[in-house]
Amino acid sequence: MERPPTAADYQALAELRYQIRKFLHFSEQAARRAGLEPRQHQLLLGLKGLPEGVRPSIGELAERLQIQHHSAVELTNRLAKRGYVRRYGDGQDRREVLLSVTRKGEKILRELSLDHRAELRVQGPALIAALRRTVSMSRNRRSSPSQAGAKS
Amino acid sequence: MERPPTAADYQALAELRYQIRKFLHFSEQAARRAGLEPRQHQLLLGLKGLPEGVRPSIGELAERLQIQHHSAVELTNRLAKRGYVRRYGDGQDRREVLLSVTRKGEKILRELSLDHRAELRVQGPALIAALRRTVSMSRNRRSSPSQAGAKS
DNA sequence: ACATTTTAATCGTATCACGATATATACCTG
DNA sequence: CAGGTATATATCGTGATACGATTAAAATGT
Repeated sequence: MERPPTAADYQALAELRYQIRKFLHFSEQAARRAGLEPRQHQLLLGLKGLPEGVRPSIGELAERLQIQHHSAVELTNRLAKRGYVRRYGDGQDRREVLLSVTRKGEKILRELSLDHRAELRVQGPALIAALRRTVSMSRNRRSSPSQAGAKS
Repeated sequence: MERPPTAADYQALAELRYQIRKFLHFSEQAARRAGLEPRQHQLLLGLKGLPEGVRPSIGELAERLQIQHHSAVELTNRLAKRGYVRRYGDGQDRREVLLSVTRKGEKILRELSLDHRAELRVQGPALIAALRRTVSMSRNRRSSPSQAGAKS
């Protein structure tokens, strides 16, 4: 049916973005303080946090970061040059390039993950609350409580 | 106490970023399809969704977007040049520049907000779930279930 | 009246993402 | 097995964005 958004809808959406930005801004600052650019931290975490059994290829990381594969290549170049990850092939498919986190990468990622764990303990609840408001905003907001509406 | 993160911790953090990226990627695509750059959409939404009684100044928007004020100036320049927002002063404090959304801005923001509302209905629950896992990961994970621990 | 603070704007630079394109390997089809 | 197609990675050029450093103008405090 698609009613136009109310003022409260805009506020809920804006508040969600505000909460997300606060978390991401914390993350960006933490990464830079540690000596990593934000997206490089993201790739490192994506690599280390890959589900069991998933091959750590460039393409897989691109999907996890929701970027084009060539953007993942560029991030990998910067990370490899600075010694946080290593490229290797596993001999099966020689097109495929797999990535591993170096000792140096492990160390910096561990620090950052501890920071994030602590931050999420504080910020997480507000984020969840803002999200919930947008989700319930989406739902049941038909004008009439009668049986009518709900035409998809 | 600060135990090192477990594999499950890394996975939870990575999964959260994946869910956030999926939402943001959707948002970026939707904005570009509509003809706006992602951050320009963010500023527009932040402006329209400002809480009651908050003055829509450049500085306020910068805070809401968690960027430096001069970055907000630049975004505003681009948005104003393309006719989505207007600058105005209110005569009280002549340093302050206030912003308003033009008709054109309203229209595009309305479309985008409908898209986002629909997307959040679908994606919201997974995001909440991922967040919850990171928040509870942060909490109670001491090794001994005895009375000891909990020293802070 | 002068120093300080606040708000916005400008300039130069770096990261990052993208589209277009290239290259190498794998696969498929006849 | 030759040739075409698909897949995985890499390269190049460009544009948006963010930042730090600096400037400008108005407000505030002493």
